[in-house]
Amino acid sequence: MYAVLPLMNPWADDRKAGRMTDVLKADRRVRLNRDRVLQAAVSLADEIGIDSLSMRRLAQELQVVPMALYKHVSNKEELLDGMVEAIVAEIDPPETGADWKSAVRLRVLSARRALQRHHWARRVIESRTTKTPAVLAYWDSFIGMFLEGGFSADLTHHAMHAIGGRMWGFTQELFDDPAVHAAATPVAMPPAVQSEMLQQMAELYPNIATIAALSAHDDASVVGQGCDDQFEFEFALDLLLDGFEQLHSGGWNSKLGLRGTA
Amino acid sequence: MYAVLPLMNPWADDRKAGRMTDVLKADRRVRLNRDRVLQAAVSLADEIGIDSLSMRRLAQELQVVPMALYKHVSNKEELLDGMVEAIVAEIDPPETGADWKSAVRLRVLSARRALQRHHWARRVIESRTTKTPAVLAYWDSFIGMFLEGGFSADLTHHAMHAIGGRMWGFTQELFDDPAVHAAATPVAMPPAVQSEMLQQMAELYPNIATIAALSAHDDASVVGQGCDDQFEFEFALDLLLDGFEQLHSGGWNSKLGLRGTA
DNA sequence: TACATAGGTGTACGCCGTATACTTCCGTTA
DNA sequence: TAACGGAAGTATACGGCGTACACCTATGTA
Repeated sequence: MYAVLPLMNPWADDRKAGRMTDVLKADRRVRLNRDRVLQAAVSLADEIGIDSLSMRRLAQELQVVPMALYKHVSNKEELLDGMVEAIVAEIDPPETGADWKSAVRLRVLSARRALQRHHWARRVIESRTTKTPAVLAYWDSFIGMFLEGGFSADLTHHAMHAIGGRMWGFTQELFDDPAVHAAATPVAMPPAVQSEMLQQMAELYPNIATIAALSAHDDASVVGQGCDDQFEFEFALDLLLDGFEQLHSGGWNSKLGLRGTA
Repeated sequence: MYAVLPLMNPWADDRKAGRMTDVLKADRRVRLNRDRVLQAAVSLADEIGIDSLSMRRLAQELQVVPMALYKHVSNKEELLDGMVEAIVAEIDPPETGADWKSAVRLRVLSARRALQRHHWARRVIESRTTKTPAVLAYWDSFIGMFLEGGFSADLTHHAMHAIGGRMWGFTQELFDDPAVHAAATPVAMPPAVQSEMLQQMAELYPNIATIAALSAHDDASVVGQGCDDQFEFEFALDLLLDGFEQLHSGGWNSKLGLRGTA
């Protein structure tokens, strides 16, 4: 079923081609590592669909016994997290020297392309609860585009939610949990550790920290309660409805493109 | 493990409480039916999460052997389809006599509420490929709100996609497949049958038919190719970006609400 | 050359969806 | 009122899944 000779050439026939030691040296299979596992998982999911991607099937693809994978990812959840990170890495970095609007536009379209290359990506992203460093870094740099364009932290915050709905799905609770990118330790942390983590987070993701500070400060309610989802949702919804209205009363049609009215 | 006496009172202790025939009559468990199964599935998913919802767990909840469920839904996929239909049924019907904008607004917010009551709903909806009648009927009546508000079929079409992104997730391919709500017959249909289905579809969902006819006619490309996803995506994206721009240059902040500028 | 340790293996367990074949229930009709 | 036929529920079994645990093997360093 699986390779008979561990760590050896999987093309078993080749074993006939020389003395054992030769074969051992020449044909030894490249060792696995986390990146090879993730990369293989991504392209296998592209091929056979995310529902058919199992640890066993992936192992087979890598010509390895299923349990071998667990030396590189601790379980399937972490595999999926890693696959998401791999996709985020495909998104282009922000255009330098462009105005905020075209910078944001280009970046969103790049993200969309990445998500379209892997049609399972959206569903997986939405199923993830832990935010990994790569995702946080992406959001941080995204926020930076607005801030550098002169947006207030306030408007940036809501714009991020509105855009986020387009890219990731329903309103995200990005800023809800301060312990956001720790490996979700089940034990409660002492306050000292917590504040140190916040400190560290602010260094790594300064723009996220800016936004988070604002919304924690803004509503005088319980600290760390996060955003008002309903507000965020209606904000984006009403932008769209107002847009429809303008187009409608301007007699817009799709041959004009969106610049047909103004 | 499962009920010892088939079709009998699951509270096994009660069996001591009388002659067998009495018990048989008095305590017989209500028979299952499709609705009871779906309803139980929805609230069980609410309780334990969609990932923990299995046919076996659901059967246990209904005090029945797992295979009993298969008399009412043909497999788990169909169960999930049914759960989606149950949620769509929770969305309020359109407000009568209101202008298009507030009608659409209220309806979207009602849909959002339904989706929020069942936090697993979005993910399940996105995983579904077959469009069920209840979903089609919902979309049809939704389209009707725009058309009755005087919108062109063209603008309605794009508005639906833009709103759809907010409600269901990434751009949907609603109009792609003419055989859309048939049980996805794997065998190719003779053209006569196909056109009859189209006819039937136009009667059941006249508004969808209106929109579909437009986009099939609009781009002179292959019939039935569906919408230009990229266009739909950029349409909604640019509406948002234009909105951000207006708010930004108007010095908007969130205490103003969206009417702070205009 | 020996050894610690990281990488890979084999086996086993308890879940999962569901095919098949069966028993039991119950409304209809004689 | 008895018998019958279809619908509802059951019993058993199979192959696939994620992964715990114990083990073996390869490899870089002392």
